[in-house]
Amino acid sequence: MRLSQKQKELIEKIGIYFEQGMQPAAARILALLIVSDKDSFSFDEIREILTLSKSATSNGLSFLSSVNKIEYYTKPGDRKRYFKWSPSNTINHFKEGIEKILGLSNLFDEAIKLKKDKDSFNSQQLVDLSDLMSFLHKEMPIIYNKWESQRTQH
Amino acid sequence: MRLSQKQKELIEKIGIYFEQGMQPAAARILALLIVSDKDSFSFDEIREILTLSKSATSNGLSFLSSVNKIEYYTKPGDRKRYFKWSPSNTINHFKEGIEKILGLSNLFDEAIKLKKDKDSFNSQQLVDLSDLMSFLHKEMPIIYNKWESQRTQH
DNA sequence: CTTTTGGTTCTGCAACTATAGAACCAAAAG
DNA sequence: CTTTTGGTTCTATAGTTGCAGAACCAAAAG
Repeated sequence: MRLSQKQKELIEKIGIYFEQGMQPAAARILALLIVSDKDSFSFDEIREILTLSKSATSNGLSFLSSVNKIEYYTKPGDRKRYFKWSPSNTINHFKEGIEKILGLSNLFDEAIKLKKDKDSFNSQQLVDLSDLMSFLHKEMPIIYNKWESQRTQH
Repeated sequence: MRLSQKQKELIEKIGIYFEQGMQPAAARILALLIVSDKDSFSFDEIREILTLSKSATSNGLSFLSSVNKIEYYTKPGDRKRYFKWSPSNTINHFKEGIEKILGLSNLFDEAIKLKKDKDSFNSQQLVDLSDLMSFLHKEMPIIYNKWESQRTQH
C-alpha cells in the first residue's frame, strides 16, 4: 500500500486541522483513514505508512477510539484489528463542536449577571454576543433539517 | 479595584475556553476585560489583579492586540495605555471561526477528488460531511441577517 | 543632563508533551 | 509446554511552552 504524493500532502494538511485537540500522530492517523482509498488499515500498515513507532501508533489509535473518531473490526481467523474512520460519529462531533458554543454563551450570561452597569457599552456588547450565540444554537437544528431534506431530494 | 470571588471564578472558566488558541495568561487577560465592571485597565492593574509578571502581561497584551481581540486608548497627559476588550471584533472573530470550517471542507473536497472509488462508503460519507459543512457555511449569512432583523425589532 | 515611568525584550528554567525503543503480556499457533 | 503474533505499557528523552526576573530602552519629568 503506497500513497501518492498528493495524498501524503493532504494527510499533512488535514492533520494540521486536527492537531488542535489531539497529538500530531493521532491527527495523521485520522487523516490517513479519511484520505486513503482503502477503508481500513491494520496496526502495522498504519505504523509503516506513517513511519510511527509502535507506541505512538498504539497511543494514537486508542485516543481516537476513546473519542469515537474511529472504530475497528476483526476478521474471522485473523488476530489483527482493522481500523477505520467512523464518519457518522464525525458528523456528530461536528455538531457537538457547534454545541460547545452554547457553553461559552452560558458563561457570558453569567458574566452579564455580575455586571453592575448593565447598560455600559461592554455589557451591551456582551449581551449581543451571547444572544447571537444562543440564537445560532437554536437555529442549528433547523439548518440540519433543511440540509437533510434538500439532500434527500436529489 | 478588587474582583468578587464569582468574577474570579468566571475569569478562570472563560479563560479555559479561550486557552485553545492562546496562552493561559493571555486568555485570562481577555476574560478579565470581558467580565469586569470596569471597561478598561492599565498595564499595571492587569498585572496586579491577575498577579502576572511584567513579561507575561506584556506578551499577553501584545498577542491579544495582534489578533485584534483588544485595543487600547490613551488619556491626554497620561503615559499609560488603557486596554479594553474589542467586542465588535469578537463578533467578527466568531464569524471567522465559522469560516474556518470552510477550509476543512475544501480539504475534504480535495480528498474526494483523489479517491479512486467515489462510491465507497467512506467516499460517500466524506461527500456528505463536506456538503454539510459548505451548506452550513452558505447558510450563515442568512442566519446573521435573521438575527439582525429580529434583534432590531425589540 | 539625570531620574522616573511605562513598558519591551532577553535569559534561564520548570513543567509538560509527544515520541522512540524496550520490556512486557495475553492469546493463538505449533 | 514453547514460540509467535499483535499489540500495550513503561522508561527515557528531545523538544516545546509559558512564565518569572532582570536587563534594557525610549519618552517624559525634573
